[in-house]
Amino acid sequence: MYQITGLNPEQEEACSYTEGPLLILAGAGSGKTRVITHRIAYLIEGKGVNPRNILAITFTNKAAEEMRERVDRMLTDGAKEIWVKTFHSMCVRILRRFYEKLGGKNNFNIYDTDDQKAIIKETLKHLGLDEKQYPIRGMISSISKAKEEFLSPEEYARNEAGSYRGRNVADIYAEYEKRLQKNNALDFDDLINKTIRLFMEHPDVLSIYQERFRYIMVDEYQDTNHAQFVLVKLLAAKYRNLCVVGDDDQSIYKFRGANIYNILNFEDEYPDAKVTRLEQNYRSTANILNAANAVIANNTGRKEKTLWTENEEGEKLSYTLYPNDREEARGIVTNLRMLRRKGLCNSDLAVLYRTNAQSRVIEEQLVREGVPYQMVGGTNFYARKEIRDMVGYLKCISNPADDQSLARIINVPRRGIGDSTVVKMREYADAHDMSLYDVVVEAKNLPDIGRSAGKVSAFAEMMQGFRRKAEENDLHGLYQEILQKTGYRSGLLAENTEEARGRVENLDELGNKIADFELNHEDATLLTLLEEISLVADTDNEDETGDRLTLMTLHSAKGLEFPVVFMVGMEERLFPSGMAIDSDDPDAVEEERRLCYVGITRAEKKLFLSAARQRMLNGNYIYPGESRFIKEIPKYLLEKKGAGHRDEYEEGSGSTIRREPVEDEWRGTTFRPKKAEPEKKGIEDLFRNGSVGNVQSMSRGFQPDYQVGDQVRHIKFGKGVVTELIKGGNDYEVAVNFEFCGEKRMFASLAKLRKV
DNA sequence: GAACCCATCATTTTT
DNA sequence: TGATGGGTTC
Repeated sequence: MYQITGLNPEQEEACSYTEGPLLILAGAGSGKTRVITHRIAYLIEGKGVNPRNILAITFTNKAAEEMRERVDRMLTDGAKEIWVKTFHSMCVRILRRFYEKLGGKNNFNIYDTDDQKAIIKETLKHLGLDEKQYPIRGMISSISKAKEEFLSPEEYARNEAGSYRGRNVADIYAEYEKRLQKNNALDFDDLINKTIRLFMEHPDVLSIYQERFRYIMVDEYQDTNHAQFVLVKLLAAKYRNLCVVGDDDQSIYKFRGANIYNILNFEDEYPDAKVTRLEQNYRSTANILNAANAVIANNTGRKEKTLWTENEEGEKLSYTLYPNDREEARGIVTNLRMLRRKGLCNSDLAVLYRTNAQSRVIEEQLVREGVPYQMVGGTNFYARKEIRDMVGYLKCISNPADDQSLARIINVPRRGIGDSTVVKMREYADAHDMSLYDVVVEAKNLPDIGRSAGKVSAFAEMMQGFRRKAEENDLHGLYQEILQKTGYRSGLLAENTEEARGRVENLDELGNKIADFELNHEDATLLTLLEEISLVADTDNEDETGDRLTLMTLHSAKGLEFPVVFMVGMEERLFPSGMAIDSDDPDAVEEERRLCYVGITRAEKKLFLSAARQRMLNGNYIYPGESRFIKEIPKYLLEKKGAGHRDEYEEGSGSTIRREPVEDEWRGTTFRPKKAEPEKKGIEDLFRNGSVGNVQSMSRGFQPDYQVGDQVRHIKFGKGVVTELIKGGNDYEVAVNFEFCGEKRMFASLAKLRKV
């Protein structure tokens, strides 16, 4: 019989209460992950539950991996049968198997935010709407909200019919949906929603999963949105062994749809729910914890919790007001040096800030002072252009209906298939209810694409070859073949610039990742590879190598802990953010406060808080004044430091904007991150290497076959009349008054006007 | 097609 | 300040 050992009574109860709904309110640093893994072990070894009847849902892949690892270590065998998944990967797995029941094809592609952007952009153009009035990001979030509430475009349109804008947004949503469907693609929200629809419309399928997942656990429950709430509810409806773990005080993702009421109202949804509070903190000193408690106590409508600890009181929190942001950054280095003399490593420390923009000043100082650091949450490897291009090929090969991906790569690297050809083919595809790919394959029979037809056919041949290769299920081989046959890699190498070499490195890195994937996954197929690429944000592997200071936003810090934490920029309108302060939603500032609570509770031994009297923000100097959160920390817990606290600086408080820059003692030596500057070719250079003669076709001169007054046709602008023709060095500048687009001026050699 | 110039705009982020 | 996108110029 499995013995639960080494847990406190509340933790033990959370582990052993296995039947029926259970809400575990797990305060920061209360040993939550430990409880979850012990609970799983207890289910299996204590209660004899079959591992395949257990489902553990997390939010991030990182959390899923960590849990999987810990469960593996704890159990002798059978752990593999447990589903430890993110919401999205779970849904993909289900949909790959059953999506056909909803009339879809199971080789659907998954669209990320960049794909969404591209679709919306085209949609706006298609509907003739202005990007300024219907900003893409806003549209994506409106659509996401609609989906979360299960509103179809038709329902959305009905709800919004009252306003002109609403009707337009509804049109955008409808068109967006149409395009996703045509491309056989699902966005992240769809993954959840379609699974729900599948369950609702096919009770037999739901029943399969209900029977399988008799014990369900959801981590970070405060981060779930409404759709995820419904999904969990469906899955748990039969056996009702649902255990959710979370902390309403750490709900910081409202802006991306998290609904704090899922956790706050859990007991209303499940009246027989047992509630366990984990309030003993094992992470932080008493002083740090008390500061956190004091701050969060200012929020209303929370689940009352008071964290306590048996840990020592520890040092007071240090709070320094610096004259400006650069001094604040220098202060970090000074403190870091002091701490290192005491024996701490760089990797024991983390600097947390509210906005990414704050990192720059800090980085500059760290580079200047030679402090090694790592930034968490950098750009996603898969977001790089060259990687997206390659993934575009893979997506097309896997799902030829994906016009979006095909359009992306059809002329990359350039192979003489211009925009107008693509437009024509897309129009033809739309008119004949075909996919772009089908049209490409049939290109030779297409009227009206003229000289491009050969190029398109050659491209089609190549793609068909890739698809045949894909059938061998040799992913790395396929990838190499794409690199080679498209000439993508060799093209970059030929550029012979630093930047291109970087891209080649990335391409090779992708090759390694694919080879790795094949080695480590028994079910390595093109579909599962693409799934991994779409669902696993590979943010510049926080490599553990080297002793480096960590820099990140407060948001990314959630779930982590460090012996020493610096919270910088404790200034009103920066933290809490101005947007939150100005918001008419009173919860906005409360969410910022939760974020502050999250930040404070990351620290184990020592917390440094700091603010700057003057800060460069968006190119202006601002004088923000001290954050309200500082004022919410009891004085006796704070040790104030720094000249900035003296009253003589008082006149600068408030949020005055001044243009006058401060004296910059380092001006001239200011560090600038190296950027691959494009080589500036001056006239001298041109002469020196004698390339003047090759300056393309222009040197040969260009002779238009039309003159002022002639009717001409432009590939994009349509018909027009030539109003002016001016001879320049080797070319003519031509002005045309177009029927639909008004007057345009352009260079004759490039305009490619045809006389009509 | 690419190098430039100008205007505009600025939380937080995972899947 | 800086990144980005659109338009202009060659």
